Amino acid sequence: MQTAALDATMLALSDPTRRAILNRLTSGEARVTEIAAPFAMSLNAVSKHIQMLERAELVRRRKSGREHFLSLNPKPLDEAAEWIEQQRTFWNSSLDALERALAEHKD
Amino acid sequence: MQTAALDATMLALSDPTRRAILNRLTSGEARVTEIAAPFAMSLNAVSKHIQMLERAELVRRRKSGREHFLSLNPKPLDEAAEWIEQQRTFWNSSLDALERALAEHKD
DNA sequence: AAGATATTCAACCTATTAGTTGAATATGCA
DNA sequence: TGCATATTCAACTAATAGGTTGAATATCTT
Repeated sequence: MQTAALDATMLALSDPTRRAILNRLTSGEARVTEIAAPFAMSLNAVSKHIQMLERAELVRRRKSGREHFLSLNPKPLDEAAEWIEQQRTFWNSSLDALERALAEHKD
Repeated sequence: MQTAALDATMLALSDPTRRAILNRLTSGEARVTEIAAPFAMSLNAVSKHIQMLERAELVRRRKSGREHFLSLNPKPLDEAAEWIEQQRTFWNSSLDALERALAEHKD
């Protein structure tokens, strides 16, 4: 994954409103107004959050008349997961000497 | 994971300099100056990036005299991975009708 | 004590986020 | 046509990010 794409994905995921929007979309596509309803902020604020999610390509937009339907795009999330899993592999394999000794002692 | 902790973790991971620092630390703990060396920015800028990583508790600091040794703390990364994996599970199980039909057709 | 090294703190600048309100645009409906 | 609905655009504010430079603090070395 290009670093800029990962930057945008991680940044999009760093806000609880945006994570809640993604979670909402797991139960299927939804319109902007529907997505905004549960939040204690203006429709415009939610609209901007959606735009950040689009910038990260975590959500896709389909227009039908005046309604815009949003849905999830799993690819950037897959790539974020990949980066994190790669790191976790390294992190686990580079414990310090004491930790390694303890781990070996278990065997 | 508390939302604020996840916020801080994802935000910390949204910057390429900070991801590079984490990557550097997979080969063992390092001092601030050592970490800063490869980057085309001031030591102070790197010091601030390290502070953001500490705020997310992705790195820990151990002081020995005037030197500060940084090391990785895997916990927040584990929790970020957990959130993402949970989402991925839902995302995969909530494909739209067409996609489900296609998936079933494969069986 | 004095000087070098390791690091942070403080102040500043610019760009971006996250929210607001008000206006514009496009579509649907009577 | 005229009005309501769905959504974005534009302008504004306040807070934060990401960088700079210069000064402060703490420690090591001679």
